[in-house]
Amino acid sequence: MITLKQIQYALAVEQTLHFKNAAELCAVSQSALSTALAEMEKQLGFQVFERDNKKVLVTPIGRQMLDKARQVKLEVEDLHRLVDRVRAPLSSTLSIGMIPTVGPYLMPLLLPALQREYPNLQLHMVEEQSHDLIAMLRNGDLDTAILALPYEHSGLLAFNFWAEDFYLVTHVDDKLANKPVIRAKELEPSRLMLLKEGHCLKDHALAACKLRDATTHSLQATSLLTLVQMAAGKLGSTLVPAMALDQLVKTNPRLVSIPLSEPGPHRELAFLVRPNYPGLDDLQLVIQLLQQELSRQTDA
Amino acid sequence: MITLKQIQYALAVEQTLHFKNAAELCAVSQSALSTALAEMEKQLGFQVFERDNKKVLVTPIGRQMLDKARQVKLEVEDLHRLVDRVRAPLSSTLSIGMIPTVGPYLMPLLLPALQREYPNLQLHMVEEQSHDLIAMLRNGDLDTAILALPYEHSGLLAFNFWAEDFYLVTHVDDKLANKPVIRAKELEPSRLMLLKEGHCLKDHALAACKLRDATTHSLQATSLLTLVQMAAGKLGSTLVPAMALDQLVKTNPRLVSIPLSEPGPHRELAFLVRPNYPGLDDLQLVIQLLQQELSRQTDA
DNA sequence: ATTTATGTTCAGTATTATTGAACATTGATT
DNA sequence: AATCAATGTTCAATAATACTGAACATAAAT
Repeated sequence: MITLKQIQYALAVEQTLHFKNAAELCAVSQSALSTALAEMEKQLGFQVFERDNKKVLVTPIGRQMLDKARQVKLEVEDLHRLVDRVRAPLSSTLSIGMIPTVGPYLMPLLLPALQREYPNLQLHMVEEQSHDLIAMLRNGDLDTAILALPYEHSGLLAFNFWAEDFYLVTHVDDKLANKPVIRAKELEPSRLMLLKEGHCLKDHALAACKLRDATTHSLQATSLLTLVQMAAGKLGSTLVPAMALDQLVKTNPRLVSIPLSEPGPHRELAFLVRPNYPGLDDLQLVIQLLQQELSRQTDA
Repeated sequence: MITLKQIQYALAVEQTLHFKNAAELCAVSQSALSTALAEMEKQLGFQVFERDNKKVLVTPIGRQMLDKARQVKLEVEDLHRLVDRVRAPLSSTLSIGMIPTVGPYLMPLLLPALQREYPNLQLHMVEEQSHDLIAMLRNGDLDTAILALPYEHSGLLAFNFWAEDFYLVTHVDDKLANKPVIRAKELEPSRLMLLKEGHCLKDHALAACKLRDATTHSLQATSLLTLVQMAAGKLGSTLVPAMALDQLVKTNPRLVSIPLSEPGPHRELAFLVRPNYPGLDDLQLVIQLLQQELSRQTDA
């Protein structure tokens, strides 16, 4: 197999038609270049250059070979340009997974910020439940995923970046609606509506209230939005994480949110990654950016 | 600068997603491949593969790099295919020069034969006087040239391939027309028409007849065809090399050709080449082919 | 005849690539 | 929990390759 070095040397000779100058161009001794080209021609099976002490000519056959060799060199230069471009932080592709109780509230923060800071970044976003996200992560289908902890994630690294508490969301006409805070034992479990099985938010909510599943409302919704709409319809109350309040509750005058006064934080958000994931530096940048955006939102 | 070996190894891992199998594919030890790729990644400045003991993943950034690397590899394979094709004898380009008193008579023989035997050959034909041909040859503008010897050609190799004699061509009404052969001293120099200065045929004709330039007809034609047409018009006679008789004389009933009975051969045709010309083997093939064609014509 | 410019060859050295063995790690099996 | 099997990494020794500088060969120019 021909080497790029041989090609480089040959093209230098083609350009200069002079072994000594070509060698200088390649920053090697003239004898090194001479030997390398002799070896190359031996491998090729024909002479690329016809040379004597006074002149260097490109053979007709050598012309064809050099034309192709130049194409090879251009491709290699392309490759190096690509490498340079792609080596910048977050300049390639990033696949992020999120659980559904986080996606709709973080994406509007994260997407514009990333686009602004790293315009070359190609983002892939996926919304799945914790279990599926972890499988995809282990399988290499995702670079990282945002989950709510605690959640079994052995073999993966967790970078906690945010902690938040739950709020009881209920109709303004609810008898609890005027309380400044609310304790778990003040809740009527049978009126408490939670997400269906598989959503970690349900488990975290139950844990925060020290309740067992069987005691709560039998409704099994698939999104916080559904739950909140039910509450607005006076069908019960529900628990909502802080980051969702703005979108789900503040816009609806028939609803109130009351801090759940139980030891917290009620859930911790973390980026999970494979321990060998090579883009940890990039991930740190993403985390930093997301924390900034979250803080700004909370301040406002 | 990345090497083709690194690219080869990386593409093998991309294909197999398995270092051991990839190493086998490349016919090296697994550790060699591992080290080479580690070094490559160090040079690139990022990881192309994310790996642990159980799986190998291509990083997003690595995917882009490998896509480009594959393009490089394809170009290199193209190059090798070209080399294979072009290594066959006479499969590239050949530039041949000829003197004008040879071109019109050898080309119709040589061209079809070369096209038939070496259909991939790209032929470039040039018709110039000896002096110019030799300059072009020395300058590398021609691969070889057909000249009539003797002619000064120091520093160049000559491959004689044909010898021939001159014939007196004159009108059938000429008083010499019925002679079976003719001696130089029987010629009337003042009626002898020759080519203009610079054509070696003139010098060879004068030499064969042991004449000096000044004694001959003052006409200075630029082609044998002109001379022969003049003879057909009874304006004089001329000397024509054997290979031209068929085309110039046999077709005209008003002309006769009479062997010049002087010690010969009157001119020798030879291929000239630079001593370093790398296609000497090819040239031998051309010479062989041309001799075959010439013999066949002479026999017929 | 000498000088100058050029490509080649060669011996010695430096660099790089490769190997095989010893490790380290992890998932599966017992 | 202990063992095994599979895998990628590291390391020391070796092999292969590339490079240098000097000597050489050649030919044109002075």
